[in-house]
Amino acid sequence: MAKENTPRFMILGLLNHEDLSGYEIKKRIDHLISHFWNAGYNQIYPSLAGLEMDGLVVKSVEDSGRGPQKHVYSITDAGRRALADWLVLPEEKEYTKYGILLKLFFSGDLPVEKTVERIRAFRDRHQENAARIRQYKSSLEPVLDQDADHLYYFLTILFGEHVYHAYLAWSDEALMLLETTNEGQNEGQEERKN
Amino acid sequence: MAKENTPRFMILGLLNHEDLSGYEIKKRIDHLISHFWNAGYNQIYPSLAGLEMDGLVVKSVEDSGRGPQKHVYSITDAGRRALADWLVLPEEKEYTKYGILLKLFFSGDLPVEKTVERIRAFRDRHQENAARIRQYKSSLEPVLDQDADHLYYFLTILFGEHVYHAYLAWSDEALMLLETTNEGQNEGQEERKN
DNA sequence: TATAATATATATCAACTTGATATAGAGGCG
DNA sequence: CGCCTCTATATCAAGTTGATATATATTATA
Repeated sequence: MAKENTPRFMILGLLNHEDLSGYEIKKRIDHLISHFWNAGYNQIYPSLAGLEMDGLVVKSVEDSGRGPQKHVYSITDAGRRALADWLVLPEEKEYTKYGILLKLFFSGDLPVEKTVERIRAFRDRHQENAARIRQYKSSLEPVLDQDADHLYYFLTILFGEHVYHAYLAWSDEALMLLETTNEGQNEGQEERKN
Repeated sequence: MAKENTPRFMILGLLNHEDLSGYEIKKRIDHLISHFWNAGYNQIYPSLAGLEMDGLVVKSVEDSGRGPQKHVYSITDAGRRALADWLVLPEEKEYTKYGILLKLFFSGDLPVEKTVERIRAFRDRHQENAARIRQYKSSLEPVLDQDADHLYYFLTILFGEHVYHAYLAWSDEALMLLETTNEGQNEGQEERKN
């Protein structure tokens, strides 16, 4: 991860499509990209300054009406070349961290109910995510052939759909396994799916 | 993430099972935990020092035969309480970053073949991961009822299985979609699944 | 037998990421 | 008029990543 400068290329990718301010870049990232790669102001503003220094973007100051002056950035030809070079690099990695699995791994001494609760909360959270992504998908599907870019956006949504479904399938399987174990140990308990 | 001190609890969780040195902790993490939460020496050694200062672990020095002296750490009663408190905390989050999706998102102007290549490499990599986890699973399945802890370890493996399968299913669907698009644009090209 | 590679073992580094907060003006609401 | 929200730039401490430094002992290669 070190010295890869991913936020820089994320910004170049967005600016390749339209001119934006740091604040607007943050909003684009939150809405479109944060599901698979996030960035905060602390990365955006220094990255913009660095990109400007290297001549990959240029800044123009606008009066925004509200709040402080708006610094709008545009990509340069050098910026487009840098983006193109980065896009064909083969190496890319996944970084995944699952707090629930970490706790589960050490939960051997805990009452089973605690783990059941935890997995249910996980499932509920991702059921919402799955519903949200279903909406994205169905709103994008009709306009898929209108713009070549739509297909690539669609692929990232499709990825989310598969992954959230995997989370849900795992949750159900795990709950089933735990309930079986639980029944074997204390039979009088009435623990049902809600 | 800030001030959560996850590495500390990871270490307590491992020490709750057996006494270990920093080096051995690293190996346990790499083999058992790194699939869903990683930690390096830079986190392990300072964490151990902090845990010792807080009285959650105690150190005893052993002669290792090879290399420098071995500092073996044992969990204390206070450490066990701290671990138990952490284990019942409800909040846990997922942190996922997918470099492939980030590049895909901006790949609208790229030749389709580049994206196809990228997804194939992704699929190949995770086909290996899926195979590896299948081995873990089949070696653990027969001894599931020998130890209560085995079930929890099994659940983390099951999670990996679901997620890798989702990656593979997405890869295949994405490749199909891209090949359909590609054929529509330049028909003479013979690009087949390998 | 020299030497190179590997394994044990502790420790630290620069660069990057996270989550939160500081600062400040404009518009809406009661 | 005060409070909240939105726009907008900017910075912070704490945590994480990936690599490397240091030192010793065993095993493989020449």
